Amino acid sequence: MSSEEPQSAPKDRKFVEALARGLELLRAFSDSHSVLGNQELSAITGLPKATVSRMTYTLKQLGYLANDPHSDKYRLDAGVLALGYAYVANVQVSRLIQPLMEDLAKQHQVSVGLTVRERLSMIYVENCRHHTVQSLRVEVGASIPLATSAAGRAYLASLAAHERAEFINYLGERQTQDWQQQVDAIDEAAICYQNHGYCLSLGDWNRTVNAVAVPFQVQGGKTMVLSIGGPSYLVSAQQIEQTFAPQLLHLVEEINKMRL
Amino acid sequence: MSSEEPQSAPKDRKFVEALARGLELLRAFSDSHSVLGNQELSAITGLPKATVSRMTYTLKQLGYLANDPHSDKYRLDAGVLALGYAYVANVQVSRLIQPLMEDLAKQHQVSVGLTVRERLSMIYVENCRHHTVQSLRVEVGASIPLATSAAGRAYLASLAAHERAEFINYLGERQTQDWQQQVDAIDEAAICYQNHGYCLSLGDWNRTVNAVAVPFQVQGGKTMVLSIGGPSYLVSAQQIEQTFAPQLLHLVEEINKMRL
DNA sequence: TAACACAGTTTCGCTCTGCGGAACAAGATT
DNA sequence: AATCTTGTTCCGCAGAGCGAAACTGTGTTA
Repeated sequence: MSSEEPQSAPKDRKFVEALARGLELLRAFSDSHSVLGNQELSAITGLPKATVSRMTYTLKQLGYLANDPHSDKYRLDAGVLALGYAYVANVQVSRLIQPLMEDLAKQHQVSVGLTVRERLSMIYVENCRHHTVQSLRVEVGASIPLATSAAGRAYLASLAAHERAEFINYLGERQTQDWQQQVDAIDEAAICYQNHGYCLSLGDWNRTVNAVAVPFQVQGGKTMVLSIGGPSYLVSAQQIEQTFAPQLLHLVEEINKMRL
Repeated sequence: MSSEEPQSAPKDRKFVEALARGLELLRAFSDSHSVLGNQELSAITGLPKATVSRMTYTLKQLGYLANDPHSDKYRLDAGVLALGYAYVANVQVSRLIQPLMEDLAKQHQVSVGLTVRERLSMIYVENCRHHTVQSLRVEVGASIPLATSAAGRAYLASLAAHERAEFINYLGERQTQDWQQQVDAIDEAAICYQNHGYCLSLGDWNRTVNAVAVPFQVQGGKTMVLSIGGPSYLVSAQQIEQTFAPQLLHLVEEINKMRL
């Protein structure tokens, strides 16, 4: 797994620990943790409060953190946007297939998403949705879980069995309720992928969302995932398999022809 | 200016230099510099190549950089997206006014943008545009210049005169052709803002784009800017002032009523 | 084929940076 | 007034991060 921690002994002299710590501190913020104080940041990151104080001071100076006007805590600042944009602006496949994704989203009341793996999640690089689809308001940058989402299962299914086992092992360390059921679903998805070329998530990630996903590779071996999802009251499981799965497979075929 | 460099003498012991250096290295990447090697990164950041090598090694380990499959260089990885998303997801005013922005964009063939200052640019936090407007394909995270864009001029106009002078000074250090003309335009925009409450950019940022912008403050004193722009062959200067400026002022009035 | 150029990595001695426990400060609470 | 909580600063220390130099690998040139 490419984002693995450096070796713990001996110390990796090429690894810049202070940089890693500062970035981890930024990652403590999320859509559900918008405002954090030094105590909270210390608890989340495990860093001593003096270290946290120096990190927050530095990040504030650089425009990545700002003081929250309502409290003595911090929130992210706009500097982080510049980083994300430079990434999105250069995802070639995204730019090329977005019109096709838009078309699919407009024809049906669905969302069409393009994701890549980031740590133990799938992160949205592009998302096109029908204007009526509001329950799936996920935006570029949002993450969904590897184990329960169609996209995550598709990613895992694309791996060699031993690599998939390694991920399942990591994910299992963060054991949630019904973990074994999730493992079973991941295994089923891998079989479905082998037989049909796609993976499903029917009310697993979000109780009211059905989705199908197909992984594909761009040049250099990077795996991306295309998915279609919609609210289950509009998009039945049967429709997912009979209408959207073939369209997704066709779209991936088009992408593969582009030789990206 | 909140993103100013720390004092050069004596050294600021609270400032974490290694973190700052690593983040600056990430900022070397942009929509026009998608792939960079160590030599290029060394040139852009001014860091010795051994330092660059350690930074790129660390950022790669953490999922913020990846090797480009076509060369021995680097490109940004998806980890940077997670940072930007956590910011966008928590901009309260953005969420509240996006429907109003969408309405405005749909009624006319324009883009309606929400920006904040980030370093010496205005960065898009939200952008809604009519589906026909393709010449202004700027996305969340994209930056536009302070001196020539309506949004930048609106930001500068909202400052006290001495603060504006400080920015002009900084900008002037990066002297471009016709800098004095740009300063004159900034001054004119400040006067326009004083008299009318809005600023203009008519073919200044982009030769074929006319725009109007209005600054406003959210709680805590943060200045944001709303703007409307469109291709000059569709949106005349007269229309900008007679149709869109009043609508923008009205929209800002609505925002001010929300007390954000 | 050997020499050279270039880009990237690694070494290594050094310095000063980043560290974290402790002390301090400020505000809130009891 | 005493105590608690959160955040900042101090300060002595150790080793992290530094950058010049050496090394490595690849491509180019004579």
